[in-house]
Amino acid sequence: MEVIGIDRLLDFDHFLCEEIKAHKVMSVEDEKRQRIIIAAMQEFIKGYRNASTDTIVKSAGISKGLLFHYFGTKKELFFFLFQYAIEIIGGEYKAAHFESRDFIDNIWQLSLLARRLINKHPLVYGLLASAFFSFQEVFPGELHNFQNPVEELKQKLLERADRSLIRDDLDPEKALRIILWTVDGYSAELTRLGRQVADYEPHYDRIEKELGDYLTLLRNALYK
Amino acid sequence: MEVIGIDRLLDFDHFLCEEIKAHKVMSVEDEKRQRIIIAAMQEFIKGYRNASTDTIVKSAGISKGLLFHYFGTKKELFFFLFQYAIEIIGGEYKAAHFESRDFIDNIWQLSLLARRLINKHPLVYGLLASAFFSFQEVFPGELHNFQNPVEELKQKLLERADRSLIRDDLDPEKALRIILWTVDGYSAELTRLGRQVADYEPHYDRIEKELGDYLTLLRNALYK
Amino acid sequence: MEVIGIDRLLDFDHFLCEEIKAHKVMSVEDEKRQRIIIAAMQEFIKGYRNASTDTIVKSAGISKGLLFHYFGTKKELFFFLFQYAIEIIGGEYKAAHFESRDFIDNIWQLSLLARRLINKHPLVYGLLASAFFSFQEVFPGELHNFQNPVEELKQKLLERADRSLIRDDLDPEKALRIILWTVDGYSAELTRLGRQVADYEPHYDRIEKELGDYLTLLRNALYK
Amino acid sequence: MEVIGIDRLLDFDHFLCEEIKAHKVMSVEDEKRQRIIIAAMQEFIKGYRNASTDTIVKSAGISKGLLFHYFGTKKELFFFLFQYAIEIIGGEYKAAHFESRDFIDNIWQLSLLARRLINKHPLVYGLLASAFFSFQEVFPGELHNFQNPVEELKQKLLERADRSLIRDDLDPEKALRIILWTVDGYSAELTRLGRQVADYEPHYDRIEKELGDYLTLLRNALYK
DNA sequence: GATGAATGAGGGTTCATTCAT
DNA sequence: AATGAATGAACCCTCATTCAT
Repeated sequence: MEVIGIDRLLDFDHFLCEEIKAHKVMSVEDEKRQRIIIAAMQEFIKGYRNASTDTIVKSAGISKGLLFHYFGTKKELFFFLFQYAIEIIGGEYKAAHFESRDFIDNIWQLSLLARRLINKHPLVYGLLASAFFSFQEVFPGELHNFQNPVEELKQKLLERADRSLIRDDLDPEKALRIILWTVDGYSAELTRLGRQVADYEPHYDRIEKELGDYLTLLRNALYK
Repeated sequence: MEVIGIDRLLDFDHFLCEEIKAHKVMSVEDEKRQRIIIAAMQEFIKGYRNASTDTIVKSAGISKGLLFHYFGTKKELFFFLFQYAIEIIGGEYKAAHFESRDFIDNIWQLSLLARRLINKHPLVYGLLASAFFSFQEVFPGELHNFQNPVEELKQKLLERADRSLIRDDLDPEKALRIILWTVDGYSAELTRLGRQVADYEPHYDRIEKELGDYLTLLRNALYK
Repeated sequence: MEVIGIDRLLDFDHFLCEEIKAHKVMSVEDEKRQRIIIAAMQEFIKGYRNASTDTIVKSAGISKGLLFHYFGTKKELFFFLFQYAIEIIGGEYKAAHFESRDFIDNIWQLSLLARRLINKHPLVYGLLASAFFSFQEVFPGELHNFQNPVEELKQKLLERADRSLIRDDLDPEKALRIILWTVDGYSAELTRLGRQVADYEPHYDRIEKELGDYLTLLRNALYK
Repeated sequence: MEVIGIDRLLDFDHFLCEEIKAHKVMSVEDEKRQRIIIAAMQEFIKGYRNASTDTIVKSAGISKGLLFHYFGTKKELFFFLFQYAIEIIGGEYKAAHFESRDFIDNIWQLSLLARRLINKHPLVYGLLASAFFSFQEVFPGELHNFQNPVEELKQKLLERADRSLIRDDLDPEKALRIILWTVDGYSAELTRLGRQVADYEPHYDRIEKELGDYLTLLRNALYK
């Protein structure tokens, strides 16, 4: 799987919904549009308040006026990027098939996929994570318009999970949640680590193996 | 256990380290110092960027100049408050004794304690939580100067945990982590809920029972 | 008398002076030229500063570039419209014949005519009125380039008025001025009213009668 | 009567209502406050939209921040100045006594007074006139909060006028209106003149005499 | 210590005008 | 002729920080 860093963003336009596709900026010539979106995402990763439209236009190499010609307001730009990120990442997740009904299997596949997507779309994925925080801080009450695709998928997997696999003496709902939280906790740990260790790519194999071990443990402990 | 809302903050000065105690503002007359700290904490709970020094001075009833006389910059004020909160809350945690070496017992006690401390020091605890987020956003890379007392204690409990209680066929390190993440995941869920349900105090009992159930499940699944 | 609202503007091109006729925009195909002029007038009625060239081009269905291709600057566009309105309205006034030399008769006829022209050319007349204000505000000192056709006609009627109709004990120049100012004052009152009462068309008859009463009073008081 | 040009504004603070007196800016040291108010008035005479806060602060010799420290928004500044002008000019008018019930006498006195006040407070009077126009354009619907002191006084004089002085064969209401409009028309003419002839002070005597002649004529024509 | 008036760089936004196509 | 993307100076406003008193 390729890494989509700061270029080739537009190879994923097919994931976008009509609303985003119809946006003024989407009719801009590819290279420039990409420059704008990337510059804006990079800036907004700092958080909404920390992001400066001045920096964005400088980094995108366009004029102040043009940015506002496309987006009207800073807020609209942010919302656009957020929706855009949701759809790119959501599209990737939707493209994946989770045939099994074994929750541990699925959650393991999901983890592998998540890690691949973080590598494939570091910028977009980064914005997605950061934007949910910004939203809470700056636009509380407007978050409901946006659906976190990862959480959505987790929820779906949870619902579809085969409860009969769980030991009879354990509450299956709780057992499943524990599996989920274990993965979440492990990921959070990685994120914390990732912030300090700039490049933890070399550790990937070990990390993946370790998560596998956690899931194996849970399977031994919670499954029949 | 008493509730320490917006007064009586100074009853906990004995928790403070020398560095904080030596701070310029600590020599201010008690009542005024408390007003300043409380006002500042209330404001910073909104997040660093959303906090206005103007609001702080108005709400503390002091002049703009005085605030900067004591703290030099907004950042220094924020760092002071953060350290202050860490030491108050850290002091409380340190005052508690965790005699057992059963990790589940300890983590349960820790949860009970956490909930009591949130009630006792709503302001200080609130700032603590919010400040870790602000830090990440506004001063990335300076967080290492601050030790989250809750995490510290968890770490200690983890280290001291009696591994022999864990089923022999399970990796005890991983099992303990799973217990930890389950509690974390449960708490995060509550926080998410708490943001929506303004006042979830009436649900405390149910919540506590539910967490207990999770831990019981884990005991059944992971312990000998 | 027909109402010339937002179409048929060009039926009055014969009123236009050579300068206007020679203007770049006048060689544009009729229908489009009309769209441009009407859109621009509608917008400038709001006042020069409140008028947006963006709105004009959207409402005229032309491109931004084309507008500036024809008019160079917003100011030139405004001047063009102003002159255009002066000539249309001025043409109408000039087409009227004031045979009498009785000033009161003439001023009464003038009032009737004014009201008919306001109905016939609501847009052009509206712009004319609004533009004189805008000028004062935005281009003070350039107003002398434009002659208000109504004032011009009043002046002419004033000059031609038969002084011998005025009572011998009164200064005829002053008496005539008083007649003029009475009509002006009455009209101003109506305008003030008109701003509040959105549609005072139903009151026309009463209004006309009342003005007649004022003029009768003046005739009784000032004439032999 | 002295001329209050661009200094000595504050000699008239006693005319101000409590609301204005309580305004933040009124506690500024006299000389600076005057500089601010004068600079702002001079700028706003151009009209609200044409006025730039940048120009005001430069001309007042203060920083951008300070202006907004006092007034919050451009609009609030404008409203303040408007109210201020109304109260200064209104105060002057209220200080005058109109004992007679002869409308012509009163309106003559009023004209003399108006002319003196225009000379005494050229800036404040100028703003007052200009502000009523700006209001209509920019804040339609908020004008009702402000009472034009001149119109108010005219209305009062009109109401109190002794109708029995008017010729029995004339409608006294209309006759009085004609007197009013004559003065208004004459003043408007002067204003138009004044705009062109920068300094029409040398003509004052002639002007005053001429208005007197108009009123004498009206007395001859309309009174018993 | 204590005040709060004063600063000014930076923020987001608007809009007449230009210019490559 | 015709387009509309692109410009950038100017706009109003904010706010942490300073400093004379």
